[in-house]
Amino acid sequence: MQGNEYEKYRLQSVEKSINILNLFYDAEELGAAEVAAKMGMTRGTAFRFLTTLEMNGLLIRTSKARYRLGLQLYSLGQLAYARFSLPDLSHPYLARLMEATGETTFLGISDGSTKVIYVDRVVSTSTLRIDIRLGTRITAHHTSIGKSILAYQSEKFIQHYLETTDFTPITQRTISDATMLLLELEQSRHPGYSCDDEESETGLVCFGAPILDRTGQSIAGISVSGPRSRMLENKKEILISLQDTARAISSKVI
Amino acid sequence: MQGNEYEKYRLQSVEKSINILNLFYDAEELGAAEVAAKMGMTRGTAFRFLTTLEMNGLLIRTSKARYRLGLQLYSLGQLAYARFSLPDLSHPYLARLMEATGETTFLGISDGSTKVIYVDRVVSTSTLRIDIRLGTRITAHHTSIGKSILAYQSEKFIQHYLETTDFTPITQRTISDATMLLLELEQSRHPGYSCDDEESETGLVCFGAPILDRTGQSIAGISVSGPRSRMLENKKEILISLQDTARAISSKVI
DNA sequence: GTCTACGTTTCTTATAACAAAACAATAGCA
DNA sequence: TGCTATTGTTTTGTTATAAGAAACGTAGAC
Repeated sequence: MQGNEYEKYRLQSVEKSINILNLFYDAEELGAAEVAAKMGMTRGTAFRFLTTLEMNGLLIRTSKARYRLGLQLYSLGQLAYARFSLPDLSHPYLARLMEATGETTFLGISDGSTKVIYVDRVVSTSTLRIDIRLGTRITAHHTSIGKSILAYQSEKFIQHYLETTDFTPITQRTISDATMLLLELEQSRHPGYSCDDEESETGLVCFGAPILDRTGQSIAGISVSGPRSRMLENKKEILISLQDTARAISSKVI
Repeated sequence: MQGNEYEKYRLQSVEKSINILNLFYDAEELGAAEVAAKMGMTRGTAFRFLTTLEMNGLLIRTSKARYRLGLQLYSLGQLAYARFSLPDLSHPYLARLMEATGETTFLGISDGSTKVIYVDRVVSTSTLRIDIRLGTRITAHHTSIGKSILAYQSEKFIQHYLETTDFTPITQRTISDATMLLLELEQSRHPGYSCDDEESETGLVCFGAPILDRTGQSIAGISVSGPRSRMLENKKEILISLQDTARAISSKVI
């Protein structure tokens, strides 16, 4: 069910409420007028959504009729995470990969849309090191994990991705159109790893590899991330460890 | 806005969708028929909710048309948590309190309903120690943190609590009616600490104290939890450290 | 093979949700 | 201090929509 046939099942107000929650990715606090503007609603309507979400703990109201994400979301999120076994399973591998490479290692999964969510990480012990807050969502093609996941998705999914994704570049090297991305995915499949060379942040280089289920579909990806100089210097060894680790985790996936 | 006047603002389908998510506290996986039964809907209606929630990443669909919590919730939850500054602020205090007492220490907040959410913890280094998964929600009056928070809430809130809470006992010593709870709250206010003596789990004793904002309202609570023997043996020292810590955190609250 | 339970789909209509608009409260500024 | 602009809150009528009923498809149990 991708995009089209689903339309007939969508409960619009439920979807709007989720979209309102998602507005908080870009804003710490919002009031009814702002939500109304961003959602294309009247203030009255936005007010009802906010009130309903607040009464159920998904938002909290600060002093002056402004809203923030509520801790009910934290509670549900922790539960979702605890029941998602992949991180448990792969953490020891990530830790070993960090030790082998000396660089920070990540586990990311696709949230089904066009983003990748970072769900586990083992931070490098180097003074100069990379770190990203767990739970962070990043547009897939900006990251090596995202590219590795995309590379092993169905043609249909990739098509959908190309149609719905914003290709605004965020650094000078960011992939900025569909052709470029398709080429890059092709290049990820062939050697079995993907690369983010300063495409998400200047100075940052990541190598990624997919976690595949037994059907060969990608369900997640891992990456090694570090400063450009070190990453390129040790590229060969990092790639070997990375791919070994990805295969080892994949083989454990149910 | 407590309970009554709010009725006129509730968006019913939004609220239903949240209630469906909350069903997953008690079940790891649910299908449309189960959701329909628990929610008093038809299967067709439940199916629409599930589909909508799935398409937005709040649920994921497992092989055979059954659903689990999705990692989109994890992502939002981590964001909610990261922006909630109380844990940052109080973590060093919790750590010191653990060192002083040797027992696991917790920070819990009220989610606005009748539950307490555990948002931070420093685990004891003893062999016999207590641990609870972060994000866990427990009915307030089953816990020392909950009692401490309730004790410093408005009369109206407590009344609402008594009306909406289920007093089914979970151990032999659980508070099992309103009179018992009111007495207990009175006893929490007076010495400034609350106690959970095997009321949530046999063998487990917790002492709790409230974090108060400058108006004297409770916004959270901390607790020290350990095996009954040790907790009673060191009661006096634990209570002093606990109350000092609670006051110190309270004084830092904005 | 039959039965049962569940997922999926269509159709229809009661009603929930929304826009519009008025009122209230607040903040900024003269 | 009082005026104005902005935002939050509330009400109302209309319309879009949510959801029941019911049929169909499918899968597993016996």
